[in-house]
Order: sequence, then C-alpha cells, then structure tokens
Amino acid sequence: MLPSPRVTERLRVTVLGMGTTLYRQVAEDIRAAIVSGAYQAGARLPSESELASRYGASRGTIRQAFAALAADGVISSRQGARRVVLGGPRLQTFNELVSFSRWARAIGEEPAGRVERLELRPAAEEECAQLEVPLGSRVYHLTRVRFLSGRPVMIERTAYREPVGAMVAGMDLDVVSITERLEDLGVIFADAEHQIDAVAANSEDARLLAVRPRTPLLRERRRTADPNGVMLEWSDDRYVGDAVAFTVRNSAGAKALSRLPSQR
Amino acid sequence: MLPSPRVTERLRVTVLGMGTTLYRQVAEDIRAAIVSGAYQAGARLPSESELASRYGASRGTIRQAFAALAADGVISSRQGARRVVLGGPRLQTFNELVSFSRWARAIGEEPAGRVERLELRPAAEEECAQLEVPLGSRVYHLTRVRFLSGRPVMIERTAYREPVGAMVAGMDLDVVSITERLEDLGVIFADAEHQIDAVAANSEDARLLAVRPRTPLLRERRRTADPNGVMLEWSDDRYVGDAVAFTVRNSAGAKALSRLPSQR
DNA sequence: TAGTGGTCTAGACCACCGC
DNA sequence: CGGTGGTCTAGACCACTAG
Repeated sequence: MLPSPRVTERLRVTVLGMGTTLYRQVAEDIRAAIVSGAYQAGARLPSESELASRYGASRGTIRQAFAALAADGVISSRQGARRVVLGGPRLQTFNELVSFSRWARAIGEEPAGRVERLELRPAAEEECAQLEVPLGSRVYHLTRVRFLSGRPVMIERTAYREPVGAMVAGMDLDVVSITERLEDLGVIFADAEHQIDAVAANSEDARLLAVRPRTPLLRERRRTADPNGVMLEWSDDRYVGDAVAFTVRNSAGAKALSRLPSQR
Repeated sequence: MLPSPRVTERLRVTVLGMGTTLYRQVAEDIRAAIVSGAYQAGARLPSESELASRYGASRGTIRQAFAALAADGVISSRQGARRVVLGGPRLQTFNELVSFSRWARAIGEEPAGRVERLELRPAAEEECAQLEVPLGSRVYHLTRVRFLSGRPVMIERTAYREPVGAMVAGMDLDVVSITERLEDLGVIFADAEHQIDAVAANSEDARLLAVRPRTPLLRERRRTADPNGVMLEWSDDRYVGDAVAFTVRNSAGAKALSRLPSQR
C-alpha cells in the first residue's frame, strides 16, 4: 500500500530532503508500491483526490506524478476511470542508455572496454551529416570492443564532435566509462536518437567479437545531443545478436518509436 | 512564425472545432511552425508567458502544450532558458506502429499480406506468459508474409487472445489490415511493448522471405494491450535486415527505451 | 447518478540562465 | 539583474465510466 504521510510544512521538508520535489516523491512512492507487488498489473490505483488529501497536496501535483509514470509506460489512464497499472519490465534511465558501463552495472555485470583505434581524421560524409559539421571537418574516431563479465558483446565505433573529441583524446583511454568522464568535465548529454537494425558481421566485426563472419548483429546507430540540440557524438554500435535486446514501450499518447524503411 | 490568434470565447470555439482542446491546438501550431522551417533545429522558442498572452490562455495550458512536444522528443527544455527545437525525423503515431498497413501507407508504399497459416491451437508456454492466459489455453495463431510494393519484407506470427482471436478467425483474411478491422469491431489498442533483437533466418523464414538461410533478420516481438492492460496480441515479426530500421528518441526526462541482456 | 479524470484559470514562489 | 522555466495551490467546469 502507499504510505500515508502526515504532512505539515516542517515534516515535508524533512521527508523530501534537498533537490527532491513533491511530485517526484509521490511518483516514486507509487512506483515503489507497484514494484513491491502491492499493486499488480491491471490493478486500479487510488484517485487523484484521495492522493491529494493523503499527501496534503493539490490535485495538480498528483497529476504531475501520474504524468511522469505514464511517460514511462508504467500506468495508463482514461477519462472517467481509475488509472491502471501496466505490466512490463522496469525501464532504464537515459544515462543507462547512453553509457554502456552504467547499463552493465545496472544489470549486475562488470563492464570493460579495449581500445582498438583512436584517430583524428577527416569525417566521412555520413559523419558530417550526423554530427552536423561541415564537410571536410576533422573528428576524433574511437573504436572499442566492450565486454560483459569478460565476454565480448559489442563493438562501438564513435565519432566525437569538437570540442568533445579533444577531451576524449586527452583522456586516459583505459578508463572504462568515457561518458561518465565527459560528464565530470561538464559535458551534458540530454537527448539521443537511436536507429536500430540488423546487419551481418563483416570480417573485422567477426574478428573483434570472436564470432563467424555473417553472424547476425544488432546494430544501434546513435546520435547524442546536448540540451541546446548540438550534436556531440555519432556512434555505430554492433551487438552480438543473442547477447542483447532493446525494449520500447509506447502508448497511444506517447510517440517515442518509429519504424523506417532502410536506405541501404 | 506562430499564428497570433485574437481570442475571444466565440472565436476560440470556431477555431478549435469539436473534440479539440486548446493545449493540443497550441502544440500543433508550434509543431507546424517547426515543420514549416520557421523554427530550425536549435532555434529558441517563444516563452510560456508570451504564448499565454498571445493565445489568451493561462501559463498552465501553454506548459501542457510544451509537455506534449517534449514527450515526442521535438523540443528540450532547461530551467531558466528558452525551450529549444531538436532535430530529427518525424515520429509516427502509435497506430502506425501497431499496424503494418498503416505504416506502409504513411511512408507511401503499398502494403499487402499473404496468409500462410491460421490455426486454433493450445498456446505455447511463452505465448501463455506473454498473453497472460492460463497454461493450456487455446489461442488463434496467424502467420502472414507482408509485402511493401510487391517485395516480401516481413513475416508476422501473431497469437491473439480471446475474444479477439475469434474475431480474427471470423474475418475475411484477405483483408489487408487486421488491426484496422478489429478497431472497427470496437477493439482498442492502447499500449505496446516492443522487444527488438537480431536473429538468423531459419529455413521457413528464408523460404517465405526469399532470402538465404542465416541471413540477418531484425526481430520485433510485440505485446499489445487494451486500455485496462489486458493483453490482446503477442507477435513475432521478422524483417529483412536491410529493409527496415527502428528509430527511438529519448531524452533525459522521458524513458521509453531499455536495453536488455537476451535470455537465449 | 456519483465518482473520476481531462482541461483550464490566476495566482504564487523559487532556481537557474544569460546578459 | 530581469527573464525564464519548475513547482505548487485552490479553485472551476466538463466528459466520461461504472455501478
């Protein structure tokens, strides 16, 4: 069941701590109650007005909490009826999706990486288009094999736009998570676009991943931008087909996925 | 530029028409202005207060409009700074993602389908789990090859839960879009979960898609639920690897995608 | 028909950005 | 520092669901 906090102004400050907000707290309480099994898939959740009085909050705040859960595909709602719990796997944070290392640790595996190549070279035509830099620009290009608990599962080939490229070049490349290191340096990753398809392993892929040529690989090409929409990186990541899968939730109200005819 | 409607109560009704709401109208206006090129990628959008006065609306309504655009990955926002237009492809509606036919028409191709098998049989263990029906239940199982402009690009193997299965069985199966037909019959598809990975074509896949065995296929396994969270269908769709790709947008605030270690 | 979510208003205070 | 978005309140009316 959901907690029933007695809320006074003083207590609320105590309960929330710094940096938290009330609607996030409400959302987390509901999420926790669902994860704990108190609300099974298909269960009807408390009404907005009940939660509002229970938390001493206004209806708008409770609606913000529900909206956050709906955006994550955790609940559904229809006018006139109570909100309903949807089943399905827990979703990952944005950061876990951009950083292989964060993702690996989140699922209890030990991430590792081996740098294959790092070069500063003129960007290929596709890289210029994806990074939105002029033709002929030079970009840093990094190739790494990534491991989960010792097994090679992915090759990443990433082009970094300046000035991020220079930061990467100046890094100790044995560091496991380049993303986390960049964030320490003040780079903010805010928005990513993932394009997912299937390709056959070429000879380099096969060698680096220790699979036979023509083995099916799951390819994720990803552009990541900062909060102003400036492209920071463009990556071609190839996963061993039976090592990984992507999951997408989408609801009638939230369009996050699209299916594209492939150009090649 | 965004339109500057003079808003009186009377005019607003005229402009909006039936079934529309003000915040949707505002969102559509902004989206149209972006699509038209009036706001390029990276451009800063008008402030909430400016739009509020321009539409004669409250700030909350304008925020609802922006929230809808942010959920679609069209804009980003940070406290203290104007909202910014993000680039990227237009997203598809939920309906276009669940229905192959709708998707095909939306990208200007002619959809077609050839029924390979339709059978009523006991559900496999995985099907029971995915459809959330008891072990031993019988489900309708449909296998179809789908074509884009005459070329076979996908095999769908779909299990329908009752009572949807019976509707499918009673249908003229030469109908191109089963999904649309079901919606005519009152079935509402509200929420979908897509799991995407890469597999090698088996002999049946190869024969039906006219490719060589072991060709890489992009596999999408999809569960679709109604607004109450009741599972309606569970489908294993396999696309020819070079025919199709999926695109996902995700931002720091909206978690829709997750990456999973594969079980098999 | 009573309850519930959907939409909307008109305020308020704060944290943060950029000039 | 002024402007902006983030959070929150306390109302209101309507459309829809469910019993």
